[in-house]
Amino acid sequence: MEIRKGPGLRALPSMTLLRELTDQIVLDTVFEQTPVTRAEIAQHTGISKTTVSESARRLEAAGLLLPAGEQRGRQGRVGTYYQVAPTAGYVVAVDLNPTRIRLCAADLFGHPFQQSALPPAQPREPARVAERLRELVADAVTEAGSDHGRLLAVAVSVANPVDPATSRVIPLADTPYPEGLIQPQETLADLVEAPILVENDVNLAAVAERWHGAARTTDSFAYVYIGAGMGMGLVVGDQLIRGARGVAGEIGYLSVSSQPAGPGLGRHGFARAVAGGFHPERGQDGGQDGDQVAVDVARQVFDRAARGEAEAQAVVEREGRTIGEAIAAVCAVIDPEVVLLGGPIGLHPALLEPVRAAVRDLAPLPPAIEVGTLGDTAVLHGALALALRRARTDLCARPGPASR
Amino acid sequence: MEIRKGPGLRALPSMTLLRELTDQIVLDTVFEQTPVTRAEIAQHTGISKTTVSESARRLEAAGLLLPAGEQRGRQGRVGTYYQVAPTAGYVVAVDLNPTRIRLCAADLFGHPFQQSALPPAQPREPARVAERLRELVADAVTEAGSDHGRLLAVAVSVANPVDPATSRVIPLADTPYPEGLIQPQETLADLVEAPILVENDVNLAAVAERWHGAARTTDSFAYVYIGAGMGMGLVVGDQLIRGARGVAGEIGYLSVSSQPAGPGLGRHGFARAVAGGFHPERGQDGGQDGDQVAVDVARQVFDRAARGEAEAQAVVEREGRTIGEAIAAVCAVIDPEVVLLGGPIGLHPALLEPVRAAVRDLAPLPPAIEVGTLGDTAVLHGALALALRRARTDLCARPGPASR
DNA sequence: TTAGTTAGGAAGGGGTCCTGACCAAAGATT
DNA sequence: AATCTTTGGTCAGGACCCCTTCCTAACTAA
Repeated sequence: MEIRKGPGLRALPSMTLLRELTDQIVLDTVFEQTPVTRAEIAQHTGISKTTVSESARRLEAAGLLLPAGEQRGRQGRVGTYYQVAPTAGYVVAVDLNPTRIRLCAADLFGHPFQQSALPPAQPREPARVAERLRELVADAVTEAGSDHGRLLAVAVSVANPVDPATSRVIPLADTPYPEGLIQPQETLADLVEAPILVENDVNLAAVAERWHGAARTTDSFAYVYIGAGMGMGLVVGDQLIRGARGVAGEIGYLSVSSQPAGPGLGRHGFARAVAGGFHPERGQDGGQDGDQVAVDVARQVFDRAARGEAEAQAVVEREGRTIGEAIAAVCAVIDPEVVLLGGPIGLHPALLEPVRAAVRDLAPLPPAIEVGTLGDTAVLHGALALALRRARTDLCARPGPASR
Repeated sequence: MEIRKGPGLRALPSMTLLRELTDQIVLDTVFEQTPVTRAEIAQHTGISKTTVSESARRLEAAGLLLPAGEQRGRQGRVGTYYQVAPTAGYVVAVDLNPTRIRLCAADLFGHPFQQSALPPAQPREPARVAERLRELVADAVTEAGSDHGRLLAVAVSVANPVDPATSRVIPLADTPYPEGLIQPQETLADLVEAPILVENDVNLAAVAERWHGAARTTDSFAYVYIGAGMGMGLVVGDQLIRGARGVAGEIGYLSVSSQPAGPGLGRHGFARAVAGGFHPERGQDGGQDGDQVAVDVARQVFDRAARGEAEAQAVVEREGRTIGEAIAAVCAVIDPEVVLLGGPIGLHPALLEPVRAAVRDLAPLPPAIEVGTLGDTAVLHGALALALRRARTDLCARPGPASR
């Protein structure tokens, strides 16, 4: 998963460019296959043995690699295994959502060594939320101490769109959560040296499914989240599509047949259709505490349908078709190889077949439709993946603390 | 505009990589600012003077650069201007569409030096069309002779989707043009050495608008073509989005309010709505010769509306809204910075305001909506741009004929 | 005429990668 | 047990690329 670099930073040809490229490849190889000997790295990458050795020496001197035992059992000289040093650095991922704030610190392999959470601040004001965020991150950093090296990246997940140019959170006019009004980059700026990455939660869930989940084998898919709110994360050619202003994937605005667009009624066509389908009286204007209610109502409908109530079954059928329509629209626009369903409502098994049928019926070239496999940890995993990606690429560009 | 490289071809660090990078940057600079001296290149790129000189020497030896006069009028030593050699190579672009086959040969600056066209073969059979294509390309190559160096790339535009993995044309089941049944790569394989690029016509029109047209200043936009057929070209982060199976941008399948999706009726929702709006009796099943008719009918409606006929004005208004709905759907999915309208129908000025109003009303964050500026030459220009991009990047990787 | 300025080249240094030879040690073979 | 083969790692040498520094030629400005 690449996060596009700005075209401004065009790398000039130079010796250091070459060296960093080599180091990056060697380090990546060690990440991929741990532990590994120099000779294996050379064979796997195609780089000559001597160059690999040289690079490994640099990386060890920089504190990024460590010898890890001996390769025995085969003929010939005993090789020395290498691994990434446990003190090479660590990353922090934060999921900032209306229900709670969750944090996860992990080493560069993505193995978490620390997790914590806080319930939402009371009263729920932006300043309070910001304070809690600071608190949680500060605690994590002090607790990590220097056992894991230095902090290399922080990724924060938010429920709002994020401006891709500035990484600023875009407040939503219609559902102003206090969590959506704080700017993590400003909030944490004086607390951490590392780069602070901010990204939308559904996008991050998509990233997670790409790394560990159901989209491991494809580089072009859409992750459709349907819960109290809805959204979509889009990965095309292994790149996360964020849109010019960060609102790519706002599929709640799609028009669908049961909620056709009309003057003043068109906004949230799809979102209204889904919410209205489950709960005709409410629509989408539930407000903050209504969110859980929306999911609960949907669950009740699913339960009634499972018990055989014809009316509820019809609702499920219709909802599946509505979702299928939205997915078909997405397919007509960007043609993903796979579409994953996620979120408390989207994951419900009763929905899958109706959705598939509708997409089959409507999409030009229907994609595979599957369900996400990561559940509600997807967001945090995605933030972790984002931070990791950044940390790993930064490692070689700026040699570790040992070399300064 | 980048056409994504496969991740398999990961460049290994090496001296030649460095050299090729330098040469590419130098050559690109000469393309950008012709004529230019070595010193200017050095200053502009940040590469040292000696390195630039060395690179220029290589490129001149390879026949890619030529001295072009002297830099006078300022203090100091007289500099020698350099330009790209006229014999460095050339590219060929072909627009293969049901109306005619057009060809354009151009030097590496994109200046055409040869243009030709053939009317469609009669009878219109795939074998005949293929023969005409071969004929046209063969003529172009012989006529180009060696005045322009060797042929470096051929780009062929087709009205069908193209599989991004194999570059094969995907036949359309519902409108089987004979042009859509031939595979340019196979047809031309024994005729040309150069790589043969095949791409969808609307995608290429989008590429053209990015290079020379209305999208010069943005790297994320959608080009919506509405004529007899309809389609969309999508550029995100300066990359052309082709979709997993090449059918990204098939917006004819979008569901819109005036043509809601329903069992067996949902396919071509948007396409049907547009066609049906102008010509209620026909729908979209016009067949081959019906295409021009569809455009003519639309034109008549526009004319009647211009003369003040209320009914026709209402049709235009409704059509604009329908198109706006489709664009809003696109915005909800990928959030382009700009949306360009193109095609004989889409370009009509009477449509612009209704479309804008509808998008303003329906899209989450409405983009700028403009009209394409390249008219019906857009496709050929786009093919040219595609071929040029490929040719220019290949130039340095494989040194010119002089060095073999 | 003289001083300042500029494009290009030459020399030398530092760095990176590669090839091929070499070495030492472990397992395999006899 | 002795020898052979294999193998990871190092060493030496060479090719190549880029950079800094200095130099020169040629032009303009005064």
